Amino acid sequence: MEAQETIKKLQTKEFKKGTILLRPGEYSRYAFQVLNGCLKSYIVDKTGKEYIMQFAPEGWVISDMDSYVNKTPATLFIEAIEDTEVILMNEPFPSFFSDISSGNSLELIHKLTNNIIAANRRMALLLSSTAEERYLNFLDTYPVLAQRLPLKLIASYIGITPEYLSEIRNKMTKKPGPFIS
Amino acid sequence: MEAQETIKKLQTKEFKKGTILLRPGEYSRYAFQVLNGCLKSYIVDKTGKEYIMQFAPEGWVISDMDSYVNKTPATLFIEAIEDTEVILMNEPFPSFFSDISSGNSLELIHKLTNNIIAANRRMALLLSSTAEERYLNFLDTYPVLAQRLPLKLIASYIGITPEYLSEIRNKMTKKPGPFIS
DNA sequence: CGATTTTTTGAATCATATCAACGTACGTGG
DNA sequence: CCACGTACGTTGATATGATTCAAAAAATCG
Repeated sequence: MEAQETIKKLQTKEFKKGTILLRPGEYSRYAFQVLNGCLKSYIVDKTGKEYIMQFAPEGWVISDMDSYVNKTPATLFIEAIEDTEVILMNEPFPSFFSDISSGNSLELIHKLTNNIIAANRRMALLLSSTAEERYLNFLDTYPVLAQRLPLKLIASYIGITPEYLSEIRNKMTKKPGPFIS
Repeated sequence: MEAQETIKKLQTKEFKKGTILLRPGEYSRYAFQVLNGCLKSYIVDKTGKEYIMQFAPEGWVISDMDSYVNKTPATLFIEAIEDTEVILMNEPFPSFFSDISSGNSLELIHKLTNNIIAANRRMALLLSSTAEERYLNFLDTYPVLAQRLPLKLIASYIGITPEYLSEIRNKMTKKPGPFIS
């Protein structure tokens, strides 16, 4: 690496499907920017059930933000659900997102704001909607992921069991929605 | 108002308990910083049920962020649950939070980051916990609000009916937790 | 004090989970 | 290319957490 250079060295890495990149209790050294493939972050409750917090397909960034930013022990798992290539981002937050000194912190602020808005939408959905509504919303919001991910993972993301999602889906094919050619 | 002055004029206002400060469909011109009293933001589903998104007692800021930042129609109600005095903040986001040019955008970034972390905690709780666990978490996280707010509002915040929260509370007094003198 | 709002209680019901069993698809190694 | 093992999806029976509705009791407020 050249001295005096301000060019960031982008460290990339490949993970096989099923690889766990972060576990609860560890100190999260990286945020992961996905180049191709897909990661998920999730928590596991005392009974062993998984709840997916986020999917990160190509272009997305995923991390245990609390652990990463505040240097606290992680509470999330992060795991590859496909063979996945990532950029490891390990500069102190928020420098890797934007160069604060150069005034494009505005861009970061914009991203963070959008993240908050999205989180609030999901919270509202979890608070006020039935399983079926959450599933329909998922299809609507992430049509590509809906194609690509196994039902099981979608169920975990919307907070229901795979069995019940299977039932919902079954019901939907019988009593179909508006037909889109 | 003096020309050339950079001093922000703080516009304050008082609202009686029960006053609605923002309704869905309106364009949110303000974020509200609470000086004393308490506000809530909430959504109402098609059946008329309320789900509280946020409480804002003294010191907190509350808004329909999406509407306020992006100039879209609001989806939230904001309402005074006590007589409440607020600062009306109506400068373009994010200027009122911090003066970007003067380098304390870092402070704003910090606040936004904390907000995201908190939102993620609540999402995890909604996804993975029972009503009782969410109630205990609320007692733990907002002990002061737990004293101050009617049960009904707490129920709405944790996403259950008041009847069921009453039942939970009742059960808890019979089978008490660890005794704190 | 009366009027309104909040909390409690109980019974019936509903949405969703659990468990177990079976069917299907899929990927890998022979 | 087949066969097998493993993961995934479906189905049905039963259980449970939480809602609904109605009504009474308790608290709060003008």
